[in-house]
Amino acid sequence: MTRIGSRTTGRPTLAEVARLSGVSPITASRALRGISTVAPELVEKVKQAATTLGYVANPAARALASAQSESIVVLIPSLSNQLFIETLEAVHEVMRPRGLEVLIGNYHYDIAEEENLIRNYLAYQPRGMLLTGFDRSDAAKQMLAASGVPCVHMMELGVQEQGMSVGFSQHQAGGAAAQHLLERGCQRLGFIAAQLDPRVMQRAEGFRQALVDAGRYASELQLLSSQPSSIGLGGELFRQLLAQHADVDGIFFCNDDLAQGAILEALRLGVKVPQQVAMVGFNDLPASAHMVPRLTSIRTPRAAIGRCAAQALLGLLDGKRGTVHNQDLGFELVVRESS
Amino acid sequence: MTRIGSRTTGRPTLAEVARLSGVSPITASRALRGISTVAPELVEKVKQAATTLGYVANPAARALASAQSESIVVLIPSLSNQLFIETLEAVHEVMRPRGLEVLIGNYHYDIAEEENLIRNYLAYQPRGMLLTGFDRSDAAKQMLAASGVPCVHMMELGVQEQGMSVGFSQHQAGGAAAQHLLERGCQRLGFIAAQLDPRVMQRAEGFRQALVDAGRYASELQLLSSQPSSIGLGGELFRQLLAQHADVDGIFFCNDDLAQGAILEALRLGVKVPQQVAMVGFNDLPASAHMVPRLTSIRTPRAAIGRCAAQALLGLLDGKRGTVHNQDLGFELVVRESS
DNA sequence: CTGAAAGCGCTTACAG
DNA sequence: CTGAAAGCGCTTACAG
Repeated sequence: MTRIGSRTTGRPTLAEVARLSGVSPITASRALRGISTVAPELVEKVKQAATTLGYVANPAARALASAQSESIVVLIPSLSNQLFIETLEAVHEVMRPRGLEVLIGNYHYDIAEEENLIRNYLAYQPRGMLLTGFDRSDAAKQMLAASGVPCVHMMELGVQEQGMSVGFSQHQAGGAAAQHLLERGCQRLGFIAAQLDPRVMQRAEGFRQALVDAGRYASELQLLSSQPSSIGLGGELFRQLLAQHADVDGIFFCNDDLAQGAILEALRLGVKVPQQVAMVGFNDLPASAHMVPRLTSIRTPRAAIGRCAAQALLGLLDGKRGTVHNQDLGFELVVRESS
Repeated sequence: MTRIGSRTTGRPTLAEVARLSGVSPITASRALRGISTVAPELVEKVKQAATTLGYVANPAARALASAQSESIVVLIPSLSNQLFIETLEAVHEVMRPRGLEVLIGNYHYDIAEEENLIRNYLAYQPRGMLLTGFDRSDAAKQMLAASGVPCVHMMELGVQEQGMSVGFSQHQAGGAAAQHLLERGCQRLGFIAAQLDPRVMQRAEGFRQALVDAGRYASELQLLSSQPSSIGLGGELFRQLLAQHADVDGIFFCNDDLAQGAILEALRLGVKVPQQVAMVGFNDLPASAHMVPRLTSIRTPRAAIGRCAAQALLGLLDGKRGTVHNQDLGFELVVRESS
């Protein structure tokens, strides 16, 4: 059973399928790949032989011969944010039916790690790549460009020269949160953020700008932590902001887990939400609708982003260049009880 | 830039590295793979040439020549349960430094989908496989056995004939939850479960048996739903159980998200936890410690399971057969405020 | 519409 | 300790 030292896999090969169906290996190959130049009756024969033998093509041989694998690579900064899981699942749903393997690379919000992943995955000769945002090392960008592998960027919206992208305006989303809290009559508006990745900072800037425009920006109410975002941290930061600025009456959180932690901490502290402090989260994660009070949040189209980015990439592979270069999928303010 | 129709990748090859360092390709190959028969000075030369050229080995060629890839496959039933994410991350941490690529297959709790994944991934000639539990189709088991690919099972504990496993006793964990609630003086003990995968059912059975032994088993208080587990469903099922059996005074939830939903729903309903109903969750997910009241839960060693299973698999690959065949990593009852 | 030849970029198996 | 030859299982490029 252990094939140590063996050169063969023991699995049926194309040659065997060809022999069984009485055609040449090349015809068998074409038949199995659905290349239309093969006579229908031969296709039938070959397919049947393949089934009989339990033939599954060797991806390594295929990749070596064609200088292309049947895989696409998705690079995401984190697996612990439910957000990206939903994006990944959507990508899978588009790619799997097309017979494309999805290789997942998690770079833990580390630019250097992303660069390494790109170097390694490029060796696999993927058909295409799905990247998160635009913020990466120059070396990474050069490798990608030199490889000629088609890329689509997810989550943020870029400009033409940055390549294709599918996402929404993080900046506008931050502005929408501010607008909503202002309309609710909040005077002293705070912002609590963690992780501080590029998209968080874009939301922060959108929030800030809207407050500046309204003459309500207060820098002392902006609480930024570079730690990973979590429920526990959200509670801590909320307590901290409240201790230092008891007059804060509205807070935008850069991610729902922070807001969930804050809302639970408020419950413990006896702080009334939204009467004393209104709260708005971001992403509308599954738990948010069930908080006490139910959390107002900005719903982001992460599944749609995964789906559309995958389809855009397939479009590139099929040679249909650039239908829409920067696809804006928008966002939605979901008003619940916390604001 | 577009290499459509080209046979080559445009990337540097082993032959070029060999030429630059003045050795044969085979020596270059050995030097780069760290095979000790190569003279140290040659190794140095070759490595330098590789760096100069930016050489990265072509995995497809390597896999084809050696009939083995540098990858291992991990099959998990779900990505939306945080549990498996932590296991995956731990597997990565062990495999990446060894240069092994981790292919992730999510079969969405679907036995047929798992069988397909196994068929497809076996074609990649993985070095080994990490599987979740023991419950799979006969065809899948046969393919695995026929392939000779080393496997380690995660999460559950098996018996010798089932192969290696790393996990804990799901049955005992269910029993421990029951024991704890009994010690707290609960009389009418309920069980709320969803998803109903094999491990959930083992916990259910452990819980049931402990209650039977204590003379406190009440079948009408067992609420099982085959829907996916979620916070929302937890709230619903809790309300339902309470409406039908107002005297329930202790509940074990098969997963923390259900318990979190119930604890939030209790807050809304004005049901005192633990005074009126004590609650115990399972897995101790990150949010649980922050609930109001803080949730008692059974902490499961999912990261350790990933790490140890990965190490056990590496042990198999290195030929160190079966140190421990069934590794029990235990679990821990974390008592907080909800019980 | 079909096929014989060559080759993708490595490693194995065998010599020396 | 090093290397020439062969081959892994496919597909490309070229004929016919």
